[in-house]
Amino acid sequence: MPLSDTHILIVEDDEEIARLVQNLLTREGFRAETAGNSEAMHAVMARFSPDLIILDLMLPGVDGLSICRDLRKRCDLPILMLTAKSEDIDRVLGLEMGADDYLTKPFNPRELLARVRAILRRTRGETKSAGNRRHTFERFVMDLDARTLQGPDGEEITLTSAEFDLLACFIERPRRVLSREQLLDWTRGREADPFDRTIDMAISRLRKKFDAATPGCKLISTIRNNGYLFVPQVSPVP
Amino acid sequence: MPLSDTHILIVEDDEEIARLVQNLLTREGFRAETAGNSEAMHAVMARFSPDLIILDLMLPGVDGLSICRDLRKRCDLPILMLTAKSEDIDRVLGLEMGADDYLTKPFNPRELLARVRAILRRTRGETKSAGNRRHTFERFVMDLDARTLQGPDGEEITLTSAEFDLLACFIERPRRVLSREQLLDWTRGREADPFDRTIDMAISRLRKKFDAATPGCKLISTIRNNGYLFVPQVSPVP
DNA sequence: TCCCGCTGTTACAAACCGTTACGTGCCAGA
DNA sequence: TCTGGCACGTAACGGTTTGTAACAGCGGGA
Repeated sequence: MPLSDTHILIVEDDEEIARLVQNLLTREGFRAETAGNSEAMHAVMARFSPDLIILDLMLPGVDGLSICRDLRKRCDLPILMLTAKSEDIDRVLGLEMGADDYLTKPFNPRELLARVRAILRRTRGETKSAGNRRHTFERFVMDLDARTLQGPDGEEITLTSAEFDLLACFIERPRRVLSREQLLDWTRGREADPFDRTIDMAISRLRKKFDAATPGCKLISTIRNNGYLFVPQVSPVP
Repeated sequence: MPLSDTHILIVEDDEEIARLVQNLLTREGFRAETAGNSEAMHAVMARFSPDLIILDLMLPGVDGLSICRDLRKRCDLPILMLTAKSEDIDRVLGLEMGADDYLTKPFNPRELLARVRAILRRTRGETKSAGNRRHTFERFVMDLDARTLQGPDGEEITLTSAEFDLLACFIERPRRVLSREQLLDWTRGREADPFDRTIDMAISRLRKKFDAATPGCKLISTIRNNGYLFVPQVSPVP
């Protein structure tokens, strides 16, 4: 992929810094755009589809950490965090929010470039995966396009759309602990109230159907205080 | 791969720093050795086969940059460079000698650990991808991704998530004394109050389940005033 | 309009796990 | 040797989290 096709999105409220970084990257042959806050970021992402996001920790409104966690949940775009003070690194590290790298301001422009290149070098090749939309686990077959699920004996298992969406979340991210907030966001696109039991109910209903198909087989396990985990190994079906 | 099987070689002529980094890494469960110069490094590498090298830029004799270029040519061991002054970063970057990351002294211990983990995560990721970290001890099989434990007779042992997390700490660092503080930090991510008995209870409950599976077999021993030790040998399962 | 299946809410039961309390064993100092 | 204190094991208790039955509202199709 030519450099000029590499899109970098800079999320930074200080216009001067944003401009500086944009120029720097542009001069080096990248395509760079800027956004001053979370909303602008989402707007730009919709049309720009960045390959890398450079994200300031301190932002007005939704702060960088939340954005980072959020992005990390919903896609695996590489993220380079910027922090104003080196003490903040502790916060960033402590929270394990999943940035690929970080840099403290003021930074050396060469260093920024080097880190950007390093991240891109690493992540190239990982994010290719053509969309095979059929998957199998424990002798089940799930077709994400046809939205069907086949049981181990080839029988059709009818899932309601809420159930299907939930299962799809797991299938696309097997063997990862997914929080209720993530699942609610991905399946309904909304925030969780403090006492929201929506996901719990959906899980319960899904489990019941699985148990009817393969009694005693625990496919979804509960991770207390954290969420749920889809246990089986999932592999694509050609 | 258990943490304790991750070998890290520290190439650093300042013995104090070398020792400090070695302790830091060892405390976290890595195996670390040190070498003061290029020759020592090659000698250690022959028997230690490191998974990561932490390399000081300024060394007596053959300097770090040459070593780095040299290593990079002949193998692709990940390298974390240490530099004494931040101006040296320019040299490191300018020469594009291919370190995976770098850090300036004096560094924050947490930052060093974070960078080490990040590098390992990246370089593992290439070989891992199967999402299949399984270990065996005393005819038990523990699957860290599926979060399951199989007893010696192949029976499923259901662990609560607190129990599982605790056992996972031991599995990743077998045959090492782990303090209550470490265990609490790793499993709950919090500090211990002076009279915190949380870990003791978790250990007690875990022991009870082990004893139900293999009566009389002491897998976790108490090290008075220090913590707990997981006795069995742990080996990875293909 | 009615019917019916889907989905969120509520309520209660069960599981989990941190805290407290008490018993036991070990060690140091008398 | 005896004794007091400390570390540890664990039973019991209760707050919190999770599972799920029951119900209600909603919306689509007949």
